[in-house]
Amino acid sequence: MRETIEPGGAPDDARGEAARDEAAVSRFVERFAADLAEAGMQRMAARVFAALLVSDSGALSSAELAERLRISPAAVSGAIRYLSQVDMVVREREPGSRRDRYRLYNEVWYETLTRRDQMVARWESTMRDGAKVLGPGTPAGLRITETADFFEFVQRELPKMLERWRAQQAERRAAEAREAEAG
Amino acid sequence: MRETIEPGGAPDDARGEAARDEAAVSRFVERFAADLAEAGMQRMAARVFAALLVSDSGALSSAELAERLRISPAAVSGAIRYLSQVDMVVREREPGSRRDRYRLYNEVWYETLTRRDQMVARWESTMRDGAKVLGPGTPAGLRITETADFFEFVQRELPKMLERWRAQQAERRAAEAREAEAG
DNA sequence: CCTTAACTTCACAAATTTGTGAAACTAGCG
DNA sequence: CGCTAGTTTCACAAATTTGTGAAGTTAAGG
Repeated sequence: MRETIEPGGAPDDARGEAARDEAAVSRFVERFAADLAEAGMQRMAARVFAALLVSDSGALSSAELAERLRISPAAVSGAIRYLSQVDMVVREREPGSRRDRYRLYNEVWYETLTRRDQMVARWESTMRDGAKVLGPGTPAGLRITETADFFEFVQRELPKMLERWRAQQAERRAAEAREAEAG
Repeated sequence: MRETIEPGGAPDDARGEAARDEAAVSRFVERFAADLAEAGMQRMAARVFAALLVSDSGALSSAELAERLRISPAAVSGAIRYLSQVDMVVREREPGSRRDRYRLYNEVWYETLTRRDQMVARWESTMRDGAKVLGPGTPAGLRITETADFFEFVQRELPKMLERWRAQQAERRAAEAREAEAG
C-alpha cells in the first residue's frame, strides 16, 4: 500500500481530491453519518453516502469507499444495495474497466423527500381503513380521520414545496450568471 | 381476570370503548405500529402510540395499555418515557387515584414535524461546518453548501405549511358549524 | 476459452437492541 | 406513619442487526 504522510499527520489516502485536511474531512463524514443514522438510516449506508458527498467527483469506486471508511467490500456492497434501492446513488459501469463507480443521484434530496411522501401515502391508506374499523362517528374514528386528512394535506403540499425549491435554485443560478457576466 | 366472550370471538378487554370489533382494531393497531416502526420509531413506542390513537378517550392507563398490547408494565414505562420526551404523549396524574393516565398530545403531528425541523436544523449546521472544512470553492464544498441551503429552505417552509394546515382546519370547522346550524 | 479483477452472496460471530421479571421506589390512603 | 397500588429501574436473557471472511459469480482482457 503506497502511502505518504502529510505534515498534519493525516494519511494522504484520498487521492484525486483537492488538497485538504483529510482528518477533518473524516470527522465531518462521521458526524453527518451519525446525524443520518439517528434519523433511522442504516449506519453503513449513511457513512457511504457521506463519503460520496465529500468527494469532489461525487462518485467513488467500491475500493475507494472501502479504503476511506476502513470497511470490507462486503459492507460497501450492502450499503450500496440499500442506497440504490432508495435512489440516493446510481451505479455506473466505467467503460474500459471492470470497476463500478457509485455516483450520488442528481437530485438526492428531491428523491428522498418523494420517498417520504410515498410513505405518508401508505400511512394515509392505513388511517382510512382504520376509520372504517372504528366507525366514522366514534371519537376514535374522528381522530383517525383527521389524521388521515393531515397526511393527505402533506402529500399535496410536499410536491409544491419541492417545486418552489427548484424555482428558487433556477433564479439563484440565473442571478449568478448575470453577476459573472457583469464582473 | 374477569373476561367475557363476544359472539365474534374477540375478548371484550377494551372496556370503555364504543362497541366494535376488537380483533379488527387490534390488527389496525399492529399495522400502523409497523408503519411507524419502519419509519424508524421504536417498536413498543409505536404500538403504545397506536393504541392511544384508537382509544375513544385518547388516554389510557399503564395497566390498560399493558393488557391491550399484552406487554409488561416495564415495556409500557419505557415506551412512555420515549413518547413523553418527544412530546407525543403527556402524563396526567388522575386526582383522587394513584394511577397515571397517558394522553395523546393535543397537536401530535404539529409537534412531531417541529421536531423533524429541529433535526434538519442540526443537519444544516453540520453542513455549514463541512463546507468550511472542504473549502467553499471546491466541487465538494459547493455541493455541501447547496445541501445546507436546501435544509435552510425546508426550515423556512415547514412552519408555513403547518400554518396553512391550521387555517384549513379552522375553515373546515367553521363550515361544519354553519352546516349544523342550517340543518 | 482461460485467467483474474471486481463485486456479491452467504454463513457466522460480535455487538446491539429489546422486553422481561424482580426489586426498588413513590405517593395515596387508612 | 405504615401499607400497598402503581410505576420505574435494573440486570439479564432472547432476539435482532451488523459487519466480516471466504466462497461464489460475473465479465474484461489476453
